[in-house]
Amino acid sequence: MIKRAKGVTISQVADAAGVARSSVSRAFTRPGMLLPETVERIMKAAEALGYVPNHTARALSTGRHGNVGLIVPDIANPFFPPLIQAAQLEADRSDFCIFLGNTGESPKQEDKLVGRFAGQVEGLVLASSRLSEDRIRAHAEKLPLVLINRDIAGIPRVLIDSSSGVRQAVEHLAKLGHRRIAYVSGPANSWSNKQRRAAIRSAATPAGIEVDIVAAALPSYESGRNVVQAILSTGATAAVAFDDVTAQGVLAGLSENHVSVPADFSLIGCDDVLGAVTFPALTSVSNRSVEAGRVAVSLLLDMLQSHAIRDVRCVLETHLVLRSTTTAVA
Amino acid sequence: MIKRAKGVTISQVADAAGVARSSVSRAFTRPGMLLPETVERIMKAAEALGYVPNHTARALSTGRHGNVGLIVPDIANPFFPPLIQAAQLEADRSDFCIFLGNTGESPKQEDKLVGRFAGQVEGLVLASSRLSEDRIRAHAEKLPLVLINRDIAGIPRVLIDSSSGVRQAVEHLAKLGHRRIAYVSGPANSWSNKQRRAAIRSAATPAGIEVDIVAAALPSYESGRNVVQAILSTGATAAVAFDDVTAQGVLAGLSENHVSVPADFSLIGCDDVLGAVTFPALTSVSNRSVEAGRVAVSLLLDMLQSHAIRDVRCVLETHLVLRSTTTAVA
DNA sequence: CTGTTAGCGCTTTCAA
DNA sequence: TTGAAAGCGCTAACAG
Repeated sequence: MIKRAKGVTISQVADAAGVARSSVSRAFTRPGMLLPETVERIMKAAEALGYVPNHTARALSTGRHGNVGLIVPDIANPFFPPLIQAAQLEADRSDFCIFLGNTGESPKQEDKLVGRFAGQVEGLVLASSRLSEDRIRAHAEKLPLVLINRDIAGIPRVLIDSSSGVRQAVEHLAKLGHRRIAYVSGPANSWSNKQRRAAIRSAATPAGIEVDIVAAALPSYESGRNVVQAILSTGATAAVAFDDVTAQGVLAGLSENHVSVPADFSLIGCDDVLGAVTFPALTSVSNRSVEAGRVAVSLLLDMLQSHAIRDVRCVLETHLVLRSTTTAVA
Repeated sequence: MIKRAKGVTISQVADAAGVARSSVSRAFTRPGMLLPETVERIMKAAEALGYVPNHTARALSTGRHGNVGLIVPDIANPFFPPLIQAAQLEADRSDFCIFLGNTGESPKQEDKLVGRFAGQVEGLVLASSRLSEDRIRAHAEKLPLVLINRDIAGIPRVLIDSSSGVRQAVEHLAKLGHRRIAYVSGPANSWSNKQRRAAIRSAATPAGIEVDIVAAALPSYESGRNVVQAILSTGATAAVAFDDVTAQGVLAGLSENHVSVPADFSLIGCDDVLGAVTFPALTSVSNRSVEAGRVAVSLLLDMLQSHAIRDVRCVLETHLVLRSTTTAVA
């Protein structure tokens, strides 16, 4: 059993300094309003007592609690940690704290989290939301919202435009002589997935390439490994995967099937989160998740400050990063 | 510009339902105290008005805000996401929210975060804290604290005991005929690092193995890659790395130096976070981070509930996971 | 079982 | 420049 000091309140400081409670409050929020010597006396007393302003009380009184929420589908997916980190850094710069939520790719859980967070945060960043547009709109009416990788008009959003990179990927494969490729798709509700699939299709036609869509339900290593048979049965000589993690699974599955990469099969990932750590090193579409996290939070804080909501649509371009998993067809 | 609904308060619901404010409060917190029909009437009114209890006001009044903090050194290190996820899941079960903090391996930042969180959370989990024992003790006086991978008497802690696994690793290498091995160490303030280093040393002597310590400042891919020269210059034929990420860097560095694994050199990681995704698949010491996260939060919630602090020391055992990066010396 | 009445700790008019 | 006083929205005795 341990005793824990009950918080020192503003009144105790006021008494100790021989001033009114309001003056103590002012000393901490708008010292300019007080005589420097008064401020100093108050601060001295506060210091001596170990006074720390009570965040909750302040929040109740002002309606501002200096927290923003960040909700992601899967922390364990290497796409998100850098984004989270950047978001946190940006929040920190304005003395905001971040509430992190993980939905496990479940829209239901996401809805629940948004509800749980609302009321404790001033605003929310939804990264790669799997919610329906309706739900997102509904939430946006209740509190300031910024979206990452979700394109909904009227709601501020930052989009990592993988089309540019994906297009380069397809052209690269075309140049290498591939004529039939597979796209290993991601989550159905993922905006990025739709975008990538569309980009592949639109780039493939002029390049004279056939595209087969192979569905991997979740963006995961296992998912990727499980669809290798399906990929091979399409007769494709190359594949682009929804993301690097899926691609890594595909890589493993191919190896298990004695298909060697890139000699027998070319593979390209997306998001470039694995760097050169796979073997062979994975060719991938670059990623801007750090900027995305930073910009999203910064946008959100702007909204909070200006009390207005502009229709921002911030697009971040990408490109193909060549490594060792692609080669010309035999 | 968008108008956002100002919150409906308990008073409005009370008026609408023709009861006192306290009854509304009771309907939400202890419905059992009220007549079922009263509760129903209140709920109906609340529903109609779209009433949602104000978390902040409740927190101010009760002193409990249903949040716990979790601070980790580096979200991007694959050791932590599963831990975070598990912690969040466990918190969720008791309707608690998690504040996540990332310190970037900096004690200073960690101290700052603890301060920022205190006052908004009821308790804190410090995972792999890089703080000095003094600082940790100081914080523990101010609010309920649970430690992960930090062994400080009197503060509840859950420890992943890698000694067992590391010992197996050394014995495994001994059996393969290795006589001189290197330990690629981790962060200086890391309890796990000290534990692993000690376990290696104590297991090596009876096995007739010499150990050289090679310091990698940070647990990262880059760090690992950078110390390969140092490792090779010790004349070791095998190495155990502080963690898998570091090991992966070492693997890359070895390959760049044309040292092939396991033919020319054997390598073992720790934490088993990379699964079989490296090439060759990394032999590693198993990891219990999911349990650690779950147990830590559960311990913390217990403390909050019982208002007492028992001297818990929960130890999770580990073992060696054999894959493909070790073999007998030539 | 339900209403009345104080607060929780801080901010913020309004006066002085 | 400072103090007094009225809340912010909710909970928790204490009566009845």
